[in-house]
Amino acid sequence: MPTKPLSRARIVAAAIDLIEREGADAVSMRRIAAELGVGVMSLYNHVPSKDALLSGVAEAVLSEIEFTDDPGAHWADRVRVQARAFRQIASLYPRSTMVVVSRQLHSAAGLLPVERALATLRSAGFDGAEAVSMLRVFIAYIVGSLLREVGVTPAFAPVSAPAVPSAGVDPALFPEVGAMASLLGTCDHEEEFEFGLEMLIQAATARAPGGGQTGGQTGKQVSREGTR
Amino acid sequence: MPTKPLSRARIVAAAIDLIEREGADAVSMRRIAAELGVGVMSLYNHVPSKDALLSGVAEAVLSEIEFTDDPGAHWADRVRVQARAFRQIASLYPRSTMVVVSRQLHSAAGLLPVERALATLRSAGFDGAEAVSMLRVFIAYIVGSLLREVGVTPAFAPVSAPAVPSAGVDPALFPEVGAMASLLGTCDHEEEFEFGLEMLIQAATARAPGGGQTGGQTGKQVSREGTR
DNA sequence: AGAGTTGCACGTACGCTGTACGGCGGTCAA
DNA sequence: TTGACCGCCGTACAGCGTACGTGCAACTCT
Repeated sequence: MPTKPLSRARIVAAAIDLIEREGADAVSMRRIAAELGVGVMSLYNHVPSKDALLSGVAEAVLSEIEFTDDPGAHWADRVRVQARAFRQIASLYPRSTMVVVSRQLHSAAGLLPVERALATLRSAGFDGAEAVSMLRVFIAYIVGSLLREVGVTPAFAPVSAPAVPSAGVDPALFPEVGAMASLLGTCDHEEEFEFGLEMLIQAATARAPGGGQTGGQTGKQVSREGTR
Repeated sequence: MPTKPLSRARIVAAAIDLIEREGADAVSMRRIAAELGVGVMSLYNHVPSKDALLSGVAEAVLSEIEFTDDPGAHWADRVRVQARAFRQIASLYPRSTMVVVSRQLHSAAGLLPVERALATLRSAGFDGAEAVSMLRVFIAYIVGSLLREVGVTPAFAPVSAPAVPSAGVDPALFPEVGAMASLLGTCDHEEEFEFGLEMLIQAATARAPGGGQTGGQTGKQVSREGTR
């Protein structure tokens, strides 16, 4: 038994490991092969292309989401749990998250979260169209948040990294940005994520058939047999 | 007058043009040079690296956002206008949007939208910390939405493209997904975007110092001091 | 047991990439 | 006129993804 027999799973694992250690740019077939101590072309016996390998990475990362869904809980709490589970992979595999997010994956790995989320939203009383739209909104928010956390945030980070947080921008041109430079420069990602999540849940609650009387637990959710 | 003198702007414009025509993967220094009818290395007299060029692309695209901000309008309407302006670039330069979104840019081009947005949120009565948090939420949602529209959506598109919209998934494993396959397969991006935008605005309204008497719904939800 | 088939690992090679380096021609100041 | 400069270019190098052919091991069938 000289070496393990080199399977697709082992290749994907090596790729994830390499991405996390040296970034997605460092990933090349030669590099991965060297990491595994095999020839470059041996990889192609298990993976049809580099693109497919990256899809495999996305799938593997995505499939590690832990869903401890409790169908008996209030739907809002179930949404919270699922959103956080989704976000948790970003902290486990920060650099791979970019790969996951910037990739259209056509596998069933991404379907299970959708299934759970739809069931949850349906249990809140939303009809099909509403549930789908709402799911899309939540996903958009989560993906956008992960993108920021991963560090590849789009528009407003320049204040933090390049320019000095507390200065560096012309206060005459950008008075607001200048005044809040310190706030813009720092960000508690978890707190920020929760903040937006609560906003969305609140908005969803207001749109739920139950209406806006959500003061307490309500406890009146129909919860009609979640699955099947 | 043989040819125009080849400036950074012309190079960036050619890059954008090429991205839109053939996708971001087709972009190479040689390709762009050929497009402009010059030698490859001539580009490096105006652009330090390919990475900087792509940053230039992001900056150029971002700077084309038209902000017709009316400080007299209701803040909610101003938020709507700004969010739509931001989204509009995705329809103008769909494929370049991926470049913009997946790139940390350190220029002032991305600062102006931030300035405008902060001013708007401040005018709604939010203090600095609230305005910044809320801005981040809106940006996360917008970025996530654009990512989906551009076609690189993350998790739940597989239903549409690969599997037949109205079938193809095992209804036993994924009953909800199966039942709503047709809904998941089609998406009116504009309508979807507006839907989430209204959700966020409603949630923001409920958190505004003015209180929640705007929409009529929402009712309680004191939302004391944002974070929990 | 021998023959045939299959599957995996590998080396080589091709066309592509980004870019460091040096040369070449034209314009302008002295 | 001469020298300096600047924009343009060709060459070269290391690295990329992967198409192709070869050889070795194990398994199946007669």
